[in-house]
Amino acid sequence: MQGTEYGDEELKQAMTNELRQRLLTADKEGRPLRVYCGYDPTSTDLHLGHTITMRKMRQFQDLGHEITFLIGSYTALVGDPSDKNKARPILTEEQVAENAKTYAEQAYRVLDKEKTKVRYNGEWLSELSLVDLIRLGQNFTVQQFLARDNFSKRLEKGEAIYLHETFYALMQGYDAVALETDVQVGGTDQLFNIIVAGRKLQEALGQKPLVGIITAILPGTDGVQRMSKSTGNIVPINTGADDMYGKLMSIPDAAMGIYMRLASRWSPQEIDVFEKELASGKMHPRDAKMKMSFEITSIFYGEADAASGQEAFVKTFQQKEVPDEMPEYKLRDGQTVLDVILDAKMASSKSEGRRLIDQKGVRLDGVVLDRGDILFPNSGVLQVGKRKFLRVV
RNA sequence: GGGCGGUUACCCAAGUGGCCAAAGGGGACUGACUGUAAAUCAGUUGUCGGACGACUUCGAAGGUUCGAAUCCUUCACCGCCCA
Repeated sequence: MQGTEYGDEELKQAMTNELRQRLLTADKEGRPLRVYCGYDPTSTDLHLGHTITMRKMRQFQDLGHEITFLIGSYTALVGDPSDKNKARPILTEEQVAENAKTYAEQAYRVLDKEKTKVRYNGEWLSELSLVDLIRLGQNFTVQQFLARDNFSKRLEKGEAIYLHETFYALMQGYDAVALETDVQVGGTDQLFNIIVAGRKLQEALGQKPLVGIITAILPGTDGVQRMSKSTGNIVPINTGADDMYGKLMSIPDAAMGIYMRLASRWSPQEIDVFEKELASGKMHPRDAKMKMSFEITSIFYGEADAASGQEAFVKTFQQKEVPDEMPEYKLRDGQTVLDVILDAKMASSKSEGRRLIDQKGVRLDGVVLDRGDILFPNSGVLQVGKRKFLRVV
């Protein structure tokens, strides 16, 4: 129950007890627990926030339980109202299929490929008839939905709540039924979908209601808002060790605690030690963050790559050296500084490039360039801002 | 179906005829400093030109006006209240 967050002590107790019970009965029946967590393929990349629940599943997996990585191919068509205070744009089937492709592969950075089942909820959701759906709906009242935080808030603010959004909970609840779920893992934003919808439908259809494992939500690199692609504060999984390490170093100091708790493999005791040493001034916040970044990066890339990511970071940002590796660019005749910056996509428009030059953000071999309209002076390392490097030859 | 209100840049949001490329906040970016890409401080944040400047933008299309984000018409979408 580490890293869980129910927001309600009684619920947590109930779930803890039920999990214990369920383990016993499964053991008697001589079968593993069926555990799943669903991910809607709304973009192509998984990020660190997704991995919180994946690592929780990995724990079950390591204990010999049966894990299903459920891709919400069908639910993604609806758009979950849970994690937004407004309705999501609806994706087309093509977009969903495209995104789903990359999901499972990325998930194996955390989950054991050999032991993980991958399912798509379109398998069963597409089979439901209208009557089936209506029958599912008979288990719920409108009041139950209106009591939900995110609906009631939108209602108060006078924002739209679409009818189809209420189907989302039903669909997810039906996933739990279709998978005969013992345990479902999800973030606090899924509390309703898991604890209310899933359990209720299972009971209505003659199954034992699942045990919900509810994890806290990881904030993004801004340290405050939930990590999500649309907020632009994500640490992607498929990004490379250098970048992951660097992105982790950019989180505010204040967010270190929750990152350690949710995304590292450290025990609560170890984290306590960190926090005490930080509070007493015994440990430097930078050093703590470096350890944290190394730890999290190595979960995905292994220690060797994490170490080289750390090295690159120290060189570039602490010692302000140029990194060893950077993209190369072949200079063509007649190109101005601005042309190169634009062509190498180091700025998105000429105006932006000019701005960067005005702000003394463009250097060639360490020397600040103050004009963009001149011919590119000589080959060398072009640096735009702090992080973008280009070897111009 | 009827009445009223809304739609502004990446997001939130101000602006109700010229001083509006459009306040403010968030985010992002740059610089300084530092203990890190943290914190803090300063700046930048439509496009194009070296700059004084030009051009496109305020849901869409038309119109009034010397001049429109602001007024009028039509259309689209949304919310609220009533049925």
